[in-house]
Amino acid sequence: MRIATWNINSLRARTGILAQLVRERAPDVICLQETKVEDDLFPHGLFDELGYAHRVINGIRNYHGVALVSRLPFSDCGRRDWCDKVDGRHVHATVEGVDIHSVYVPAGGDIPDPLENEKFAHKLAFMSAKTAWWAAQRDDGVPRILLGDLNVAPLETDVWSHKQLMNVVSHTPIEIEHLLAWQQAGGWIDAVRHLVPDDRKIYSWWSYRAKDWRAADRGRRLDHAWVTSALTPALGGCEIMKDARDWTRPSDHVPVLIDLKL
DNA sequence: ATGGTTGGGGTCCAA
Repeated sequence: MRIATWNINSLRARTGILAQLVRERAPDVICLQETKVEDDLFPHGLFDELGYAHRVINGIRNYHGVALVSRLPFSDCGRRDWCDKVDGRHVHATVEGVDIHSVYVPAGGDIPDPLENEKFAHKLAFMSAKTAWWAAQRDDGVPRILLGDLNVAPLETDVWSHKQLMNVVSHTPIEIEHLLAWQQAGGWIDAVRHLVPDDRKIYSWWSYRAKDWRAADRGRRLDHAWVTSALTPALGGCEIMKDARDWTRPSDHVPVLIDLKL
């Protein structure tokens, strides 16, 4: 089973390159973040045409929004809200016995101080809530995979410059502490780093604001796939589709793909 | 230190 995760930065603005992902990689399951479309306006027809008949969506007007679409049927699915907000950040479905989650962590604003910046406080609270929720499910033996835009680049090799980004939201010590606490509490294994050595720089996001994103290569690895230990032996491969950053009207994030040998 | 770009919905906010 091939699973893709992609912060698509508006589903309706990217129908062409969504079809391109399907043509080029044919994922069985696609987890999307930043769909920017409320549920009543969700483009169901597009996914019917592409062959993704099974869908669970959690979208709001204007911002955020997540979806999980599949060619294979669900045996269960649902959506969850966090931190007393209805802001479209989590959907899940069980496919081929695997519990799959599409998650969008709050970006956190510009100032990395929870006292000065409410958005940063929300980001930390969101990760703490996830930590507690998954700690309760740790060691239940369920094959589980969590994918999405987690908006944190934890390793030094997940950013173009560790020194220059240490005080920049997405790579601050407090965010990394929260992310790793969440990962450890749930018994999660970073699937991409399980397959790619830690000393190799890998990014999934490049800002729109660079004149030449490829030449500057000031990227960050914000998009992740984590698995529980029951799934580690099934990890067959991964790909970060860097070339997608040059597709027509690209998202600033590229798809991350995981292959599971079930 | 600053400003750079994108999308959505409506002339500003979130990323």
